Amino acid sequence: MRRVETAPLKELYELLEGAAGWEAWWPADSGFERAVGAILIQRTRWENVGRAIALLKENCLLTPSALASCPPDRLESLIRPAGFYRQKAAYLKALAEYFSRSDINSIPAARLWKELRELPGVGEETADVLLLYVAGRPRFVVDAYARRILGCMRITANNEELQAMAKAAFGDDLEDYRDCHARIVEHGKGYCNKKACERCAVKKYLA
DNA sequence: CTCCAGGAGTGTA
DNA sequence: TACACTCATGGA
Repeated sequence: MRRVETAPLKELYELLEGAAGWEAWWPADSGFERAVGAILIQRTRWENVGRAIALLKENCLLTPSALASCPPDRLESLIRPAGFYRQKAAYLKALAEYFSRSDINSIPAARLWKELRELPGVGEETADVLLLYVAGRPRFVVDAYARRILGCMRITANNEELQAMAKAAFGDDLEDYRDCHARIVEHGKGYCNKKACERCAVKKYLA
């Protein structure tokens, strides 16, 4: 018989026992580099994203202004190893322009999320990631892994409700939010992939 | 050879 | 709301 939970996300977070911590999980030299990574990582392995980012870095393009003024075809060739290079190049241009004209640190979280969502290539998950890892706002990242593991926990909640649950679990502790997402992703890759769910950490939660 | 990775956008029923 | 399809590279 399991006890009544006031903060199930907190319990999940602790069940997932963090390995390295979010900074090792997502190394970067700057916030904008993370923003670029958030776009490039879509449907792509991190190893391939790393090459693209290294090329951008070698060409001094990891600033909003530099990237915004980079010729599209040149940008496409540089990020090619990350796949989907045509659309991602367009996404990065839009992202760079937005970062050039906006001070993301002075925009309220709700409005910032909305503005990011209006950018091409920024869906709900990427908007969550940008808020949490680039703008430094408390935000629970709702990705496919999170949906799956929450489903295993019998938690059905929309994005907005999950934000409230995360607030109850983590308060305003950025590190916890960031680590939590990192843990969910790593756990999802290792155990919650299609047929290996017998080893899922959620079994402990349900027990 | 096949499969798919730290998605998003569009179109269809 | 629920899928199907496309975008594209690279590693297992």
